[in-house]
Amino acid sequence: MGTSVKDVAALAGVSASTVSNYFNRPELVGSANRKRVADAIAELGYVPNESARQLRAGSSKTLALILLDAWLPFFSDLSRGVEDAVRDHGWSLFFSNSNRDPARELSNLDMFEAHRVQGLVIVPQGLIKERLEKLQNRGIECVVVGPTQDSNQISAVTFDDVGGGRLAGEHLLEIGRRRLAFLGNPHNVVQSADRLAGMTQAVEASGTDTTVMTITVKNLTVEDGIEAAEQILSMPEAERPDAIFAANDMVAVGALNVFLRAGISIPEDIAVVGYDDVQYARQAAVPLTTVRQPAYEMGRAAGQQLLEQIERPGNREVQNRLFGAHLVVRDSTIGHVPARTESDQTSHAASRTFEENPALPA
Amino acid sequence: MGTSVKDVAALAGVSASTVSNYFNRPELVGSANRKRVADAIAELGYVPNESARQLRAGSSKTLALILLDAWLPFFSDLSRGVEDAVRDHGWSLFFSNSNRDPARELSNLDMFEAHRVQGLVIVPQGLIKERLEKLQNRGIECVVVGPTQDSNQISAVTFDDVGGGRLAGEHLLEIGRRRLAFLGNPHNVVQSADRLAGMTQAVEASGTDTTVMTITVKNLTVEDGIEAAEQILSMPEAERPDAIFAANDMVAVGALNVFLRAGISIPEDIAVVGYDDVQYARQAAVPLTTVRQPAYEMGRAAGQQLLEQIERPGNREVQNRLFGAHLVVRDSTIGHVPARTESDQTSHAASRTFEENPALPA
DNA sequence: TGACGTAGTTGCAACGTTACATAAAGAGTA
DNA sequence: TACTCTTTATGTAACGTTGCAACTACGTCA
Repeated sequence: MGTSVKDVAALAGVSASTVSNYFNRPELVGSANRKRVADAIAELGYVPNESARQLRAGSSKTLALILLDAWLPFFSDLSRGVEDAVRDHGWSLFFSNSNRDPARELSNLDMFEAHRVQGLVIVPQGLIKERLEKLQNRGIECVVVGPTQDSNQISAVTFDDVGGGRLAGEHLLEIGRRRLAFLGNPHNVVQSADRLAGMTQAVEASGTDTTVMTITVKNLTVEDGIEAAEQILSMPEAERPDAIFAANDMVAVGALNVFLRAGISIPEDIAVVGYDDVQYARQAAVPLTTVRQPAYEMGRAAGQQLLEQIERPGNREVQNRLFGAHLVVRDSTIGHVPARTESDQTSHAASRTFEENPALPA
Repeated sequence: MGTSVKDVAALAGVSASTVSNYFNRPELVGSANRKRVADAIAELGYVPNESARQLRAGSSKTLALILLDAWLPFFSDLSRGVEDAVRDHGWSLFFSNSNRDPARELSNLDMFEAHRVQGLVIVPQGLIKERLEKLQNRGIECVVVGPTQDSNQISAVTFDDVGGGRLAGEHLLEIGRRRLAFLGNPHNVVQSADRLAGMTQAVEASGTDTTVMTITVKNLTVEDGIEAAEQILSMPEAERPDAIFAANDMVAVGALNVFLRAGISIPEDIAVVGYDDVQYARQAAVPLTTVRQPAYEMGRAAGQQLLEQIERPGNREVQNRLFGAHLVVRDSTIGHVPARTESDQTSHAASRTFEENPALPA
């Protein structure tokens, strides 16, 4: 059954300590024994028991990532970022998703605490500030991606959602739209509320006579976008919005497809703006204007922040890394892209880019 | 730092054994002590050290899932199926993805072996038959999803890809198409080869004068579908196919969007058939006819199979569960759905369903 | 020659948990 | 009273690993 260090030692004709040294301080092992141990390991197919090592060492190079909805493209990109950031430094990463279920989120936290991971990145669902602070006090470092949970003890990677909403609003106003609709769940999700607030700010600042209606969707899936679009189509034509701003690209794509099938011209009749700039935005039937949220980079930043915290214990310096919003203009708001601007590309300022022929791969 | 069973025991005024019994054989603990222990646990926020338990017990209720491409919708559905199957029985599940990189696949296997998981479900990339058989001999049960790796030692959950390809081919022939194109990577991936083989069989059986061309795509992403479609558009009009069969829905959706933007009518000019029937197929700009592969159910089946193997050790009965193909007809091949048929719904026969107004949510 | 240094090797204890054997305290019975 | 039986509690050893102190062997140098 379990081949252990002793079996390897016996076969190689050395002591268990030497086998351990072979792994942990190879410079202490003479070349003859080094070879013998290597051969024995290969012959037995020995793989060290991580539990025992962890028990002895008190810790292991293991981190965890808890996502809201692993199957949304945004989170896939995010997780790749985290993974890449920590893999380079030799850490193992365990995934899990809370499936937007607060109970599951807590049980995943328990599981990872039982496994004594050294740190975790979490995209939180519930209000778990206390739980996370307790974890940190027990030596499990945490980094939150998303709203900061009002803790001054936990590092976070956040995005300027108000700025993103404002960019979207300004853009729609600029192309002459005056009946705006927001598709999201601003009552339950802080991010949605911020995006809506940003758009509303833009409207107020414009001094124009512009209305903003809100259509509540549940989960930010394509399905929800379809439902919302049908709700819009069922309105008398005079009351329909001339532009929608969706809380993410999935909702936007769903709505877009319904509009197209109903014979509505995009963007002439209804302009559509999404959020996130996931792959599907660029690849939609009408390429989507959207607020770019750099999921991969945010994941990388979270992973790096986590490693920094782990590697300097005692240093309780809380970082709060803010990513800036950036608008990517495509055909769903400006049918024929008019001109190109060299825009501000720094990630900390709200900015804008035009993409021509965006359906083509780069 | 680490609160242990001893701290709890000290606070509760009992021995460490009693605390252990509290968790593992509560019927042995008297009600007075039971309460005292419970209080102490709550006060200290004690969470048992899984590594130590695992070291002592020799195993833990932990399983692993290794995916090819966690961010493809098909795999998301699959993983939810596995997760649901094992969660009900109290098992923890660790995810990881190999990102279609054979080296990463192997390193993930090492990691899970080091953590002494009791079993794993894997969607394999490389030819890792030997590695998996070795794992089984060391007591880590394996279930493969996908081609059986020609092992008579490892259980598998497979799908009738030849049958799926045949269904697609028959359907396209039936609606009068005679210039078929297959979009996939049949040279590298067994599944793609089988799907193409199935379509070719259908063509040969039909006795019609029908051509089948193959356009090779790399990774089965939307991006690859876009590239392939552009390749088709660059062909002289007379040489273009009048139908395409894509190796998965992502490729089909990418191609579909390019065609639409180029002013090509779907399905009049080019009929499109996808594979998998993921969410996006139904939600595409033109809802997609596709071969349904029940990802969620296949994941569940794999999870259940794994649990069965673990729970009856010694029983080396290898199961090979085959899922049957099923065609879902939507607008991308028949613009106006003509009729409804009550078709064979069993999962083990190739069959067909018509969906009317498929863009609407159920 | 003896003291010292260095490279290589090893025995031992400990990490936190749990299964098992054993003990203690009543409770019931003859 | 002496015994058995039951219920509840505890001491001990072991799981596989590794850091440390201790030890050996072999040079080197005064």
